[in-house]
Amino acid sequence: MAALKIGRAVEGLSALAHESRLSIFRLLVRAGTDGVAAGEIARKLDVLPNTLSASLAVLSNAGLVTSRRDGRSIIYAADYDRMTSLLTFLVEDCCNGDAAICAPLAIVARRAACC
Amino acid sequence: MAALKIGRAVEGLSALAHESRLSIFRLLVRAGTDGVAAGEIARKLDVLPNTLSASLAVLSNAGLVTSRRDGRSIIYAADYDRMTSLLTFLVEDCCNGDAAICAPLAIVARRAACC
DNA sequence: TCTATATTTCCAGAATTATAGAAATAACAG
DNA sequence: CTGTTATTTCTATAATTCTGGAAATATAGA
Repeated sequence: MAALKIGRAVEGLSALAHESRLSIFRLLVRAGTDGVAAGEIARKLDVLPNTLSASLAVLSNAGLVTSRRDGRSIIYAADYDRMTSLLTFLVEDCCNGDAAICAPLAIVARRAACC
Repeated sequence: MAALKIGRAVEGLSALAHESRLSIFRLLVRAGTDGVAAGEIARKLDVLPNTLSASLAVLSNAGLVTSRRDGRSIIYAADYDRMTSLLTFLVEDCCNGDAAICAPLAIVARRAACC
């Protein structure tokens, strides 16, 4: 898990700071490494194909999703490594040594470790 | 830690999706619950007072920071609870049961639990 | 009250981002 | 080659956000 530069972190946050793109990303996070075809995302979230394509391009440029072609479809998947880097960037060196503050953050990991 | 609605999550991500605001937030995350006076933030990050004020207003409206007056100064502090909610929102129901993917997310908590 | 410090509010021009229609490209099946 | 499905690219308008100067507000001290 590579450390992010601030510009790259901003890019990631910007990509997620949009209701439709955030929904897409969360759908992919839930879907796992197998990913989901663009068309299926469009159907599930009810977005126009060109709009979806633009959204996926933003997420992809930010490094948050990967894609591969499978026949006529293009399969998108969340990049968990990048997601972890982004979250880590936000909490890095958190709270200056006060355990009582940081402890609740463990909940994030516990929730994430759904499995 | 209350669960976030997507609109509120987008608001938080938008607030952080800006280099100067992200630097301010991370400064406050490191500083702990005591917080930092606006003037000191301006000095440390070298931003104009009016620009800083606008940035702090955005972070505050997004619920990511709190403020209190102390004499002539206004002290800002990170809202760790909200930060945790936002991180949780991103990883919720992650990866559909595949432990190998989610495990690295524990790093986030470990890094956060700096103390 | 007068002055200095700390911070915010107001404002307008500049820059960036979002949206959707239409056309283009890619892959497959007959 | 033709037609169909899947997705992207192009393009222009609309909407939002950023920036910094100037003025306003709040607090404290003499």
